[in-house]
Amino acid sequence: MENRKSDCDAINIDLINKIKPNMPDMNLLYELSDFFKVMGDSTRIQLLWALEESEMCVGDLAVLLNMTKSAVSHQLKVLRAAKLVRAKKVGKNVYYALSDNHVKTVFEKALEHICE
Amino acid sequence: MENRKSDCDAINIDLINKIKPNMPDMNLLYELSDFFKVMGDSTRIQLLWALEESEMCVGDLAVLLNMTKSAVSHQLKVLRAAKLVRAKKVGKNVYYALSDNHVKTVFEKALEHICE
DNA sequence: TTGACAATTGAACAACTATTCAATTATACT
DNA sequence: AGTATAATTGAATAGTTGTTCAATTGTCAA
Repeated sequence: MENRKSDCDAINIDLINKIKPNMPDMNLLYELSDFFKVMGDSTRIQLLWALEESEMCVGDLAVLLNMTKSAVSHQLKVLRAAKLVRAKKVGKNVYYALSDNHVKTVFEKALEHICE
Repeated sequence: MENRKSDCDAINIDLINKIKPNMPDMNLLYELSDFFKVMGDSTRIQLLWALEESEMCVGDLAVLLNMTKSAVSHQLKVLRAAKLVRAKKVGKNVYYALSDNHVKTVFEKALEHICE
């Protein structure tokens, strides 16, 4: 049997047994929470919002958000790892853009909750 | 003038000046990132997913997710502060439920990004 | 009132994260 | 080749966060 951590007995064991098989795979849960973890930082939200307006290079993003290039680059790396943005090198510059339009729709739904 | 942190000059100053006024208020950005921060934890995702199935009391959630009541209660407090769940006391038990259906739609949009 | 149970709380600890700083890579231009 | 600029990287640090543990509150039933 799996290692039991819960420190109490169930009140409604039938309900639990009914719901248990409907719980998603742990891997999916981790993917979901990792996705939200990436979105859960105001700097990265700013970057995504800015890139919704236009693709931009690292230096311009740094000026726009009043941050160092290094800090911006670190966060863009996180966004890239999450496949939220993609990079395109042009000469000395690297232009970043949103990789799909899912970010926008997630923003909209989140704002619906916040602005109710 | 505001304190300047960026360590470089703009490549495309016109673009920046065009985008700058379109950037949202910082307070909204913080609300947005705080919302995602709350969603960015696998335990809380599990709790929300479970409560989408049915309202439940703390002990049953603890059994279902194989956690201590204390850990569950701590996380429910976070979800309650974010107005994502609401609590109802019935005798010795406290029943938690989703406070609106925005969570579900946010999940769906996030899954669209993950499962592409 | 006493005992048992459900839930909450606060403190402590370990794990994680965002920014800074310094150094490095890569490209363009003379 | 040599210099300047754009971007990335790694290490260090300060701040944040999730779980555990122990103690406490609130409710029911005898």
